Amino acid sequence: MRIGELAKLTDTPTRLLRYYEEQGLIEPHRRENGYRDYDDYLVDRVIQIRGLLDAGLPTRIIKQILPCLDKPRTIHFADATPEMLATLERERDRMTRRITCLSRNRDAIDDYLRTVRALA
Amino acid sequence: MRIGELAKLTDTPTRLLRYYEEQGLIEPHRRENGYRDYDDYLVDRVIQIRGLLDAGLPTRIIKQILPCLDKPRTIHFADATPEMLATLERERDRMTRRITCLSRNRDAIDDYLRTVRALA
DNA sequence: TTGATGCTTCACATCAATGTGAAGGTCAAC
DNA sequence: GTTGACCTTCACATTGATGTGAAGCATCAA
Repeated sequence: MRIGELAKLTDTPTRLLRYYEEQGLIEPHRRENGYRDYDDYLVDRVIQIRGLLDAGLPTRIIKQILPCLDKPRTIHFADATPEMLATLERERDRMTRRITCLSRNRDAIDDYLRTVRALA
Repeated sequence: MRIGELAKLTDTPTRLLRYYEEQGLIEPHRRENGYRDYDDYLVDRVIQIRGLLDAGLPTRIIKQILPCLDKPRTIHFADATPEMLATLERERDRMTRRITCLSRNRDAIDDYLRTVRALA
């Protein structure tokens, strides 16, 4: 599909789709006229990217973790340098801390809402 | 305590502590000489703020949710306008989505690390 | 064939969160 | 009484994720 359709399906400005490409997060093919051509699987990938960005991860880190989230893992063993593994471990732990922080605060907001609603 | 001590305890540059104040997230008292004076409870609060920032929440939103996370809730019922409640609900749901996204990807990274390690 | 729409690249603008440094006031200790 | 550590405000710079617009080519429908 072309960039416009992907933009609609993922609710993402074309500007950002080009930006993600520039950051090395996605690699669309090119048609003869230069137009970008996106595979279907990129719909999910873009949604995933935006979720991670929204959760505070920078594109630099997202780029590193994306390859190991693909289904056929074997291809990516070449990337499994010790430094890469250390980075992944660090990011995994950081994500865990984020989850903990978000959960705690989310629950507190939820409690507050419940309390207020109970008095209404 | 003064800003330097708070900076040490929270591992946060003084520049940022002043920035959080400017954004209305914390309100230290002032001494006669103009120095900022922070209550002890602000240590936890700053850590909490930084956790939320790291998880992708902007200061604008953090400012809105902080009041309802305090223990003595009753004080803040005045803030409980319908718009405020709607905002809180929206943010709570957004946080839930973030948690889901982070968990899924964290688990995928973890699986990857396990797989790689199992072959070592 | 013309006009609308969509694509391309390039480039400047914005916003939030930070970094950094200047110029100066406070205060404790030596 | 001066040095050094800490504080103040002001202000400009940077970075990452975006918004926005210009100038030009491609595609397609009327």
